Amino acid sequence: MPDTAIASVEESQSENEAGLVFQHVARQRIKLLDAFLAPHGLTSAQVYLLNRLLQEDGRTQVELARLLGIGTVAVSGMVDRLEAADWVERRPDGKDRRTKRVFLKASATSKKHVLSEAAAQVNALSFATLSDAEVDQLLTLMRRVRGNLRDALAGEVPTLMRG
Amino acid sequence: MPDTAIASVEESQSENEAGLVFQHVARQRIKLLDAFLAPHGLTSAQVYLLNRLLQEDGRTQVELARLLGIGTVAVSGMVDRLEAADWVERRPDGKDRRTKRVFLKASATSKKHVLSEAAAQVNALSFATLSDAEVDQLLTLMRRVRGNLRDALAGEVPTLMRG
DNA sequence: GACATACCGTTCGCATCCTAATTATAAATT
DNA sequence: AATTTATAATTAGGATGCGAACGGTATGTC
Repeated sequence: MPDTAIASVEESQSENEAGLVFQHVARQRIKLLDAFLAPHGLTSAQVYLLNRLLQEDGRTQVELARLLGIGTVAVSGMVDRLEAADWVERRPDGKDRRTKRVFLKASATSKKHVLSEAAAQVNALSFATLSDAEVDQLLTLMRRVRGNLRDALAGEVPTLMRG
Repeated sequence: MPDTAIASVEESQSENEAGLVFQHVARQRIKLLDAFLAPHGLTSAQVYLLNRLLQEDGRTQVELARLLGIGTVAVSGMVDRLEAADWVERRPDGKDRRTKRVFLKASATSKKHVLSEAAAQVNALSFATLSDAEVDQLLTLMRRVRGNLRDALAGEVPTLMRG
C-alpha cells in the first residue's frame, strides 16, 4: 500500500467527512470560477459583488455586505481593489455623509455578459451529472441548512442579551 | 422601502444564488465551529487536521494535504502554527530526508473528545431540521457535485498537456 | 558515475474572510 | 442644547487558501 495510493480525497468516516464535503465544494467552485475569470483580471469574490451591482447599482457597502453574506470589512477591502482596477466607483450619499454608495463603471457594465456567463458555466459543470429535479432537491436542502446555521449563529450569545 | 428592510441574505434569483448558498453554508459552518473551539485556542481548520491525525498519526504533509483537499503550502503554515502551540510535532522520515511526518503531542490526544464533539455538534445544528434520509440525500448529492468539480478542474488544462 | 526529472517542504506575495477597535456622522434621549 | 446611543466605513492584525519559485533530495536514464 504505497503512499501514492492516496489518489485524492478519500470518502472516509463520520463527522469530519460531512464538513469536508461542504468545504471542498465551496473551494472547488471558487477555483473553477477563478480559472474562468483570470483572463479578465477578476476573481470570484469580486464577480459576486459585481453581479449584485449589475442587478441594482448604487448600493451602500452595508447593503452589499448583507446581500453577499459577508462583513462590511470584507466589502471595504474588495471595493478598494475593484475601485483601483476601475471596475467600480464610490460616491457619497447625498443625505448621509457616513455612507458611500458603490456604482459600476463602464468597464464593468460592458463585461456584463462575461460575468453572468462564468457563474452559469460553473453551475453547469457542478451539476453536470445531476437531473433538474436533483439540483432542485440539493438547493432546497442547502437553503434549509443555511437557515439552520443562521439560527444557530443568531442564538449563539442570547444568554448575554437576556439581561 | 427603507434600506433596513434588508434583514439578511435574501433568497434571490438565478445563477449567483446557487453559488452564494454553497459559500454561505461553508462559511457559517466555519464560524460556528470556531465559536465552539475558541475556548480551547483552536480554529476549525486546525481541528480538521488534528482529527485526521487522531485517526492515523505520522502522516507526511503531502498526504495530509491530499486527505484534507488543500495544498501543501496551506498544510505547511498550519503545521507551523500547530507546532508553535504544542499540539503537534514534526519528525524526520527515516528513509526519505525530504519528508517530514506530523505526530500528535499529548496535549492534542488528551483533547480528542473535545475535537470530535465540536464537529458533531456543528453537524447536529446544521441538520437540525432535516430527517436522516434527507441528510443522506444531501451528502450523496454533495459528493456527486464534488466529483463533478474534481473532473472539471482536472480537465482544466488538458489542451496544454496534449502537446 | 552524470544528468535529467520528479518530488517534499518552504518562503513569498496576494486575495478573502474574520474580530476588535477607531473615526465620523446620525438619531434618540434627557 | 447636551449627552448618549447607534450606525457607516475604515484600520490593524490574524488565519486560511492559492500559485509561483526555490533549495534539497530521490529516482530514472544514459
